[in-house]
Amino acid sequence: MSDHPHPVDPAAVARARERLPSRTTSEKVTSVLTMIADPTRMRLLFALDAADELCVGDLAQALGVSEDAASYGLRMLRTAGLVHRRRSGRMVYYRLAEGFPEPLRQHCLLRLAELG
Amino acid sequence: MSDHPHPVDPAAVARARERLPSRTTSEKVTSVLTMIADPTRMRLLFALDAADELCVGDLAQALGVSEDAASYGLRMLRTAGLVHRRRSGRMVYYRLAEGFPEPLRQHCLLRLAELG
DNA sequence: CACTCATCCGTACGACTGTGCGGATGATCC
DNA sequence: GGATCATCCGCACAGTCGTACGGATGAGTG
Repeated sequence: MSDHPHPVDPAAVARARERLPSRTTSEKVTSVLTMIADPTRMRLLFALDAADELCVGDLAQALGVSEDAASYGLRMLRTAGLVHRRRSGRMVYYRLAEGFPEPLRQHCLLRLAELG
Repeated sequence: MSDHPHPVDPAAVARARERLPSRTTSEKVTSVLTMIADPTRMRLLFALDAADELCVGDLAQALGVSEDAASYGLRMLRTAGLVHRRRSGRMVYYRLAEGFPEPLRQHCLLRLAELG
Protein backbone atom coordinates (compact mmCIF):
# COMPACT_ATOMS: atom_id res chain seq x y z
CA MET A 1 0.00 0.00 0.00
CA SER A 2 1.19 3.48 -0.78
CA ASP A 3 2.55 5.81 1.83
CA HIS A 4 0.47 8.77 0.73
CA PRO A 5 3.21 11.20 1.74
CA HIS A 6 1.48 14.52 1.16
CA PRO A 7 -2.17 15.40 1.79
CA VAL A 8 -4.15 15.65 -1.41
CA ASP A 9 -6.50 18.25 0.04
CA PRO A 10 -4.80 19.88 3.06
CA ALA A 11 -7.69 22.25 3.70
CA ALA A 12 -10.20 19.43 4.00
CA VAL A 13 -7.82 17.48 6.24
CA ALA A 14 -7.50 20.48 8.54
CA ARG A 15 -11.27 20.93 8.60
CA ALA A 16 -11.71 17.27 9.52
CA ARG A 17 -9.10 17.47 12.25
CA GLU A 18 -10.83 20.37 13.96
CA ARG A 19 -14.06 18.56 14.71
CA LEU A 20 -12.43 15.18 15.14
CA PRO A 21 -12.70 13.65 18.62
CA SER A 22 -9.42 12.26 19.93
CA ARG A 23 -8.80 8.56 19.89
CA THR A 24 -9.24 8.26 23.66
CA THR A 25 -12.43 10.29 23.60
CA SER A 26 -13.93 8.18 20.86
CA GLU A 27 -12.89 5.07 22.73
CA LYS A 28 -14.84 6.21 25.75
CA VAL A 29 -17.91 6.91 23.63
CA THR A 30 -17.71 3.71 21.64
CA SER A 31 -17.28 1.64 24.80
CA VAL A 32 -20.69 2.89 25.89
CA LEU A 33 -22.17 2.38 22.44
CA THR A 34 -20.81 -1.15 22.36
CA MET A 35 -22.95 -1.91 25.39
CA ILE A 36 -26.07 -1.06 23.41
CA ALA A 37 -24.89 -2.59 20.15
CA ASP A 38 -25.84 -6.11 21.19
CA PRO A 39 -29.31 -7.61 20.72
CA THR A 40 -29.57 -9.14 24.18
CA ARG A 41 -28.33 -6.06 26.03
CA MET A 42 -30.39 -3.68 23.94
CA ARG A 43 -33.55 -5.67 24.64
CA LEU A 44 -32.64 -5.86 28.33
CA LEU A 45 -32.54 -2.07 28.41
CA PHE A 46 -35.85 -1.82 26.55
CA ALA A 47 -37.45 -4.24 28.98
CA LEU A 48 -36.16 -2.33 32.00
CA ASP A 49 -37.28 0.96 30.49
CA ALA A 50 -40.78 -0.48 30.05
CA ALA A 51 -41.16 -2.39 33.29
CA ASP A 52 -39.08 -0.24 35.67
CA GLU A 53 -37.81 -3.18 37.68
CA LEU A 54 -37.41 -6.88 36.97
CA CYS A 55 -35.52 -9.86 38.35
CA VAL A 56 -33.12 -11.86 36.19
CA GLY A 57 -35.43 -14.81 35.68
CA ASP A 58 -38.31 -12.65 34.53
CA LEU A 59 -36.04 -10.73 32.21
CA ALA A 60 -34.79 -13.95 30.69
CA GLN A 61 -38.36 -15.11 30.20
CA ALA A 62 -39.48 -11.82 28.69
CA LEU A 63 -36.61 -11.90 26.22
CA GLY A 64 -36.73 -15.61 25.54
CA VAL A 65 -33.08 -16.19 26.38
CA SER A 66 -31.33 -18.39 28.93
CA GLU A 67 -30.86 -17.03 32.42
CA ASP A 68 -27.12 -17.26 31.91
CA ALA A 69 -27.30 -15.01 28.88
CA ALA A 70 -29.48 -12.53 30.74
CA SER A 71 -27.19 -12.60 33.77
CA TYR A 72 -24.11 -12.08 31.65
CA GLY A 73 -25.66 -9.17 29.78
CA LEU A 74 -26.77 -7.57 33.02
CA ARG A 75 -23.31 -7.96 34.50
CA MET A 76 -21.84 -6.12 31.51
CA LEU A 77 -24.39 -3.35 31.81
CA ARG A 78 -23.83 -3.11 35.54
CA THR A 79 -20.06 -2.91 35.14
CA ALA A 80 -20.62 -0.13 32.62
CA GLY A 81 -22.80 1.66 35.17
CA LEU A 82 -25.92 1.56 33.01
CA VAL A 83 -28.11 -0.56 35.29
CA HIS A 84 -28.45 -0.84 39.04
CA ARG A 85 -29.38 -3.89 41.10
CA ARG A 86 -31.22 -4.21 44.37
CA ARG A 87 -31.22 -7.33 46.51
CA SER A 88 -34.44 -8.27 48.22
CA GLY A 89 -34.22 -11.61 49.95
CA ARG A 90 -32.96 -14.13 47.48
CA MET A 91 -34.14 -12.08 44.54
CA VAL A 92 -32.11 -9.52 42.66
CA TYR A 93 -34.02 -6.76 40.94
CA TYR A 94 -32.54 -4.72 38.14
CA ARG A 95 -33.47 -1.26 36.91
CA LEU A 96 -31.93 1.43 34.78
CA ALA A 97 -29.29 3.33 36.71
CA GLU A 98 -30.28 6.78 37.92
CA GLY A 99 -27.28 8.18 36.11
CA PHE A 100 -28.29 6.49 32.88
CA PRO A 101 -27.22 8.93 30.18
CA GLU A 102 -30.39 10.64 29.01
CA PRO A 103 -29.09 11.28 25.49
CA LEU A 104 -28.34 7.60 25.24
CA ARG A 105 -31.85 6.62 26.27
CA GLN A 106 -33.78 9.16 24.26
CA HIS A 107 -31.59 9.43 21.20
CA CYS A 108 -30.33 5.90 20.81
CA LEU A 109 -32.79 3.54 22.39
CA LEU A 110 -36.02 5.26 21.47
CA ARG A 111 -35.05 6.82 18.17
CA LEU A 112 -33.25 3.85 16.75
CA ALA A 113 -36.18 1.57 17.34
CA GLU A 114 -37.78 3.47 14.48
CA LEU A 115 -35.11 2.17 12.13
CA GLY A 116 -36.26 -1.42 12.61
CA MET B 1 -28.78 -22.49 37.21
CA SER B 2 -32.44 -22.53 38.17
CA ASP B 3 -35.19 -22.91 35.64
CA HIS B 4 -37.29 -20.07 36.99
CA PRO B 5 -40.49 -21.88 36.03
CA HIS B 6 -43.07 -19.22 36.88
CA PRO B 7 -42.75 -15.45 36.43
CA VAL B 8 -42.22 -13.68 39.71
CA ASP B 9 -44.04 -10.57 38.49
CA PRO B 10 -46.22 -11.53 35.50
CA ALA B 11 -47.61 -8.02 35.09
CA ALA B 12 -44.16 -6.51 34.74
CA VAL B 13 -43.14 -9.24 32.32
CA ALA B 14 -46.18 -8.52 30.19
CA ARG B 15 -45.43 -4.80 30.29
CA ALA B 16 -41.87 -5.45 29.19
CA ARG B 17 -42.97 -7.74 26.37
CA GLU B 18 -45.27 -5.12 24.90
CA ARG B 19 -42.58 -2.56 24.16
CA LEU B 20 -39.88 -5.11 23.50
CA PRO B 21 -38.48 -5.17 19.97
CA SER B 22 -38.21 -8.64 18.47
CA ARG B 23 -34.89 -10.36 18.27
CA THR B 24 -34.63 -9.84 14.51
CA THR B 25 -35.58 -6.19 14.80
CA SER B 26 -32.99 -5.54 17.48
CA GLU B 27 -30.44 -7.40 15.40
CA LYS B 28 -31.05 -5.02 12.52
CA VAL B 29 -30.68 -2.01 14.79
CA THR B 30 -27.61 -3.28 16.58
CA SER B 31 -25.90 -4.16 13.30
CA VAL B 32 -26.09 -0.48 12.42
CA LEU B 33 -24.99 0.59 15.87
CA THR B 34 -22.06 -1.78 15.71
CA MET B 35 -20.80 0.18 12.73
CA ILE B 36 -20.54 3.30 14.89
CA ALA B 37 -19.34 1.52 17.99
CA ASP B 38 -15.73 1.40 16.81
CA PRO B 39 -13.22 4.21 17.35
CA THR B 40 -11.83 4.17 13.81
CA ARG B 41 -15.21 4.05 12.08
CA MET B 42 -16.75 6.62 14.39
CA ARG B 43 -13.93 9.04 13.70
CA LEU B 44 -14.15 8.33 9.99
CA LEU B 45 -17.78 9.39 10.10
CA PHE B 46 -16.94 12.51 12.10
CA ALA B 47 -14.24 13.43 9.61
CA LEU B 48 -16.56 12.95 6.65
CA ASP B 49 -19.27 14.93 8.37
CA ALA B 50 -16.82 17.81 8.86
CA ALA B 51 -14.99 17.75 5.54
CA ASP B 52 -17.78 16.57 3.20
CA GLU B 53 -15.43 14.58 0.98
CA LEU B 54 -12.01 13.03 1.49
CA CYS B 55 -9.80 10.39 -0.12
CA VAL B 56 -8.57 7.39 1.84
CA GLY B 57 -5.02 8.64 2.30
CA ASP B 58 -6.15 11.98 3.67
CA LEU B 59 -8.61 10.28 5.99
CA ALA B 60 -5.88 8.02 7.32
CA GLN B 61 -3.67 11.02 7.87
CA ALA B 62 -6.39 13.03 9.60
CA LEU B 63 -7.10 10.13 11.94
CA GLY B 64 -3.50 9.08 12.43
CA VAL B 65 -4.12 5.47 11.41
CA SER B 66 -2.67 3.26 8.69
CA GLU B 67 -4.22 3.43 5.26
CA ASP B 68 -5.16 -0.22 5.61
CA ALA B 69 -7.13 0.49 8.74
CA ALA B 70 -8.88 3.41 7.10
CA SER B 71 -9.62 1.40 3.97
CA TYR B 72 -10.99 -1.49 5.99
CA GLY B 73 -13.20 0.77 8.06
CA LEU B 74 -14.51 2.48 4.96
CA ARG B 75 -15.27 -0.84 3.32
CA MET B 76 -17.36 -1.85 6.34
CA LEU B 77 -19.21 1.44 6.30
CA ARG B 78 -19.75 1.19 2.55
CA THR B 79 -21.08 -2.35 2.83
CA ALA B 80 -23.46 -1.11 5.51
CA GLY B 81 -24.58 1.65 3.14
CA LEU B 82 -23.45 4.47 5.41
CA VAL B 83 -20.83 6.03 3.12
CA HIS B 84 -20.60 6.46 -0.63
CA ARG B 85 -17.49 6.52 -2.78
CA ARG B 86 -16.75 8.36 -5.98
CA ARG B 87 -13.87 7.53 -8.30
CA SER B 88 -12.08 10.41 -9.94
CA GLY B 89 -9.06 9.30 -11.92
CA ARG B 90 -6.94 7.17 -9.65
CA MET B 91 -8.36 8.75 -6.51
CA VAL B 92 -11.35 7.50 -4.56
CA TYR B 93 -13.32 10.07 -2.61
CA TYR B 94 -15.60 9.12 0.24
CA ARG B 95 -18.56 10.99 1.68
CA LEU B 96 -21.53 10.23 3.89
CA ALA B 97 -24.23 8.40 1.94
CA GLU B 98 -27.26 10.47 0.96
CA GLY B 99 -29.43 7.94 2.71
CA PHE B 100 -27.39 8.21 5.90
CA PRO B 101 -29.95 7.81 8.69
CA GLU B 102 -30.55 11.30 10.08
CA PRO B 103 -31.43 10.05 13.57
CA LEU B 104 -28.16 8.19 13.61
CA ARG B 105 -26.18 11.29 12.65
CA GLN B 106 -27.91 13.79 14.87
CA HIS B 107 -28.74 11.66 17.85
CA CYS B 108 -25.76 9.36 18.01
CA LEU B 109 -22.81 11.05 16.41
CA LEU B 110 -23.42 14.60 17.51
CA ARG B 111 -25.08 14.00 20.86
CA LEU B 112 -22.77 11.30 22.06
CA ALA B 113 -19.69 13.40 21.49
CA GLU B 114 -20.90 15.34 24.52
CA LEU B 115 -20.41 12.27 26.67
CA GLY B 116 -16.66 12.28 26.10
C1' DC C 1 3.01 0.11 -23.78
C1' DA C 2 5.74 0.46 -19.62
C1' DC C 3 5.69 2.98 -15.38
C1' DT C 4 3.86 5.09 -11.22
C1' DC C 5 0.73 5.74 -7.79
C1' DA C 6 -3.66 5.47 -4.81
C1' DT C 7 -6.48 2.12 -3.50
C1' DC C 8 -8.14 -2.54 -2.90
C1' DC C 9 -8.15 -7.67 -1.99
C1' DG C 10 -6.84 -12.45 0.16
C1' DT C 11 -4.75 -14.39 3.83
C1' DA C 12 -3.25 -15.15 8.39
C1' DC C 13 -3.03 -14.08 13.04
C1' DG C 14 -3.98 -12.31 17.70
C1' DA C 15 -7.56 -10.41 20.52
C1' DC C 16 -11.93 -10.10 22.16
C1' DT C 17 -17.03 -11.60 22.88
C1' DG C 18 -21.05 -14.29 23.98
C1' DT C 19 -22.80 -18.72 25.44
C1' DG C 20 -23.34 -23.13 27.89
C1' DC C 21 -21.94 -26.11 31.58
C1' DG C 22 -20.82 -27.38 36.36
C1' DG C 23 -20.29 -25.85 40.73
C1' DA C 24 -20.34 -22.06 44.28
C1' DT C 25 -22.71 -18.25 46.95
C1' DG C 26 -26.13 -16.15 49.66
C1' DA C 27 -30.75 -15.85 51.41
C1' DT C 28 -35.13 -17.81 52.81
C1' DC C 29 -38.22 -21.33 55.01
C1' DC C 30 -39.24 -24.96 58.12
C1' DG D 1 -29.04 -26.42 60.76
C1' DG D 2 -30.42 -28.60 56.46
C1' DA D 3 -33.07 -28.09 52.29
C1' DT D 4 -34.20 -25.22 48.53
C1' DC D 5 -34.23 -21.68 45.38
C1' DA D 6 -32.56 -17.48 42.50
C1' DT D 7 -28.55 -15.79 41.11
C1' DC D 8 -23.67 -15.66 40.28
C1' DC D 9 -18.86 -17.22 39.04
C1' DG D 10 -14.86 -19.88 36.62
C1' DC D 11 -13.89 -22.31 32.80
C1' DA D 12 -13.63 -23.73 28.07
C1' DC D 13 -15.18 -23.23 23.45
C1' DA D 14 -16.67 -21.46 18.99
C1' DG D 15 -17.38 -17.40 16.49
C1' DT D 16 -16.28 -12.73 15.15
C1' DC D 17 -13.46 -8.60 14.55
C1' DG D 18 -9.53 -5.49 13.44
C1' DT D 19 -4.90 -5.12 11.77
C1' DA D 20 -0.58 -6.07 9.14
C1' DC D 21 1.55 -8.00 5.17
C1' DG D 22 2.20 -9.18 0.30
C1' DG D 23 0.47 -8.86 -3.97
C1' DA D 24 -3.22 -7.40 -7.35
C1' DT D 25 -6.20 -3.92 -9.73
C1' DG D 26 -7.17 0.11 -12.30
C1' DA D 27 -6.27 4.90 -13.84
C1' DG D 28 -3.29 8.36 -15.24
C1' DT D 29 1.27 9.87 -17.51
C1' DG D 30 4.81 10.05 -20.92
